[in-house]
Amino acid sequence: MATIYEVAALAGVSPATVSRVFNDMRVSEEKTRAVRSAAQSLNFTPNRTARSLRKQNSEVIALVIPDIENPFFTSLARGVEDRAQEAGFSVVLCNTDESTAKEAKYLEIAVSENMAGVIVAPASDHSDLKSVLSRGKPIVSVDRGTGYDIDGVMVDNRPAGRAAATALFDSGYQRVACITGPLGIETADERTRGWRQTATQRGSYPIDEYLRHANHRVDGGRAAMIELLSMPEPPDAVVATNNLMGVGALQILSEAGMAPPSVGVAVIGDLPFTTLDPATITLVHLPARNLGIAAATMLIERINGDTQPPRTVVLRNEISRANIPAPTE
Amino acid sequence: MATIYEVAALAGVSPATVSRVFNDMRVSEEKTRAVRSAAQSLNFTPNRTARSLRKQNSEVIALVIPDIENPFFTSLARGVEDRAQEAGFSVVLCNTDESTAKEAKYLEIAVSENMAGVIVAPASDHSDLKSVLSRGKPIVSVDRGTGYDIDGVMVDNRPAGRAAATALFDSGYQRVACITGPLGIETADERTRGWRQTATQRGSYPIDEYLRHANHRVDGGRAAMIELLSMPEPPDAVVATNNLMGVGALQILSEAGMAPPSVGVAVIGDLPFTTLDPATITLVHLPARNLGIAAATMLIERINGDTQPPRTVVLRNEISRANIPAPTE
DNA sequence: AGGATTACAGAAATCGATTTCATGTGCAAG
DNA sequence: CTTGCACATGAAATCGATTTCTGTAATCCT
Repeated sequence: MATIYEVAALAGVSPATVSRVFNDMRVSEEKTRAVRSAAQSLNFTPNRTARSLRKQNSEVIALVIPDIENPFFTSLARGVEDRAQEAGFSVVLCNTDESTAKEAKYLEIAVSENMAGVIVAPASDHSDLKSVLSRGKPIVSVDRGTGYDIDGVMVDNRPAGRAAATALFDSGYQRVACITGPLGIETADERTRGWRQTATQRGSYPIDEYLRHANHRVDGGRAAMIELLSMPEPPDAVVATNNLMGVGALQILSEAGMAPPSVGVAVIGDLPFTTLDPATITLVHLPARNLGIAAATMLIERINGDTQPPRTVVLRNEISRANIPAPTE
Repeated sequence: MATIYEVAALAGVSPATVSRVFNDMRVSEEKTRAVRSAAQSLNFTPNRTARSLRKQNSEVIALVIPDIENPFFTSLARGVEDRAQEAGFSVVLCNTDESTAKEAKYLEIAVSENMAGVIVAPASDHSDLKSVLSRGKPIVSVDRGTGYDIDGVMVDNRPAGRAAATALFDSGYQRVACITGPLGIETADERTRGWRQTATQRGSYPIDEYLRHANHRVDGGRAAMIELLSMPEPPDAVVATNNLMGVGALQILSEAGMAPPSVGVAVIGDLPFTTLDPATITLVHLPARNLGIAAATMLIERINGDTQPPRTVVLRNEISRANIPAPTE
């Protein structure tokens, strides 16, 4: 592992000059050539740790997400990456598994590794961002809010919940249940609120008995759907507040021979890896990739010195309605 | 951002002593307390960049994968993470988007950031690992081979291809096509070879006309399936050599009203987010998570100083056959 | 009791880059 | 012909930790 000193020695110049060559500062034609060829022959690349220690920053941004196995977050990650690449940054992805402890650890690493900035999809609404904020590191939250006054990129969750429920009622379903995520996760809470608003207006059934909390994964959706089906008066339609729980619910319904439209299903989020007929199911699409792009854009502006007050960007989502009506009873 | 010097000053000791406290070396009870309380009140955490520069390593391992949007790789990533966590390492994930250029860049970063080691699922069979190897950094390849003599964890690809094709012939299908990945990707090539072996034995049709190369993603599977269906004599069954292309093929078949079993489908890989009836489709399960666990285990052994000659571990995969026979013509 | 060992702690060197400061050279302005 | 300034360059300081080296005091052994 060649160092700058060895390159300097071989090229017959001082280390400072080598550094200057690699940082595009003024160095004579002649020495530049000498340095480059020396570096070439020693296979030298600057040690980023040393550089980062001295410059107090790096060209890496951390993306902290709660569930790497969820296509929503991987798609978001792609957005972040694409934008970051353009601007010359690399992205490292940290998976917190919905644990605020792991999250705190990764944030801690991000600052103490002098990363340029952090994009976080918080594990909960009481995530601890102090370690990052107290160092003044640029940070942007995506998807979920934080309780701190920082930049954020969100989707309009409550309207999404309303839209999902409304579509089902419009199709003629009567008892629209809801499978939502754990309490304390803003996106889930807001979408649920949207569902409840609509259900209260349009339904005449004990609404909150048809609400189930699950774990935001496929197995959670399955368990919740099973519970709902075992009710004395089961729902005839269901809203799933995220993609994976939607998959779980659909799996149970398919296995029970009750696939849509015999039971109505609306999912908030996309189902990129299913083979379902889009006409049988209502999807409230979430612009995951754009979320990533927007977050990365804001973060990079901050890294480049933007100091305007924190902003929150809210992205719209788009619904694709099932166009098959509920079976009439 | 408090430094070790400020802590030392506040605690009335030397920086060396502070360092010793934080590295569990012998320090008197009394000074230990002083240091800890000083650190507490200054909100001190050691700067990892400085530490890593001095110690010439870090507790971070890099996981370099070609497609973060593919559930196979995210599942693999989970395996790596779980194992790494246990051993006190953090994992950063780098997405190469199947590009050897991006891959080389991330590998470069990994070494020059003094990471503890690298797990790589190579973007191609001519990936350039020299930057890592020349520094003697521990490295393990997963899923795909590299052409270098290093540790690796693979699945038995050719048998997987054979099993998939065999299952379809056994179900009574006659013309079993194959949708495979780009040339130069070992897993794809080997699985294709397995399919070809079986097809040559059991089929009587111009086999290689029923082979399609696609891009390992859903759209690739779709395009290839469309091509196959437009042949003068379309196949009555198809093997997809990875999960996403399988999804694409299934989507096209569903849209065309030819979903299994009317056309037989075998997929090498898992389909965690589908709602398909497992009885209608043959799956050759790949132990993605175990691949990750095995790779991380080997890497950590190397990091801890294991110097035995490079090993290759081959994991078995398990088939779940469709139990619905082909429609008789 | 005296030499050997051990435990503890500080001073200073070190990791590999960047950056400040100082120096020497050449050229233009006065 | 000076004075002054821009420019290229090297020496040395710096980033924040770890680690070696050294010294002192306490403990152990015969």
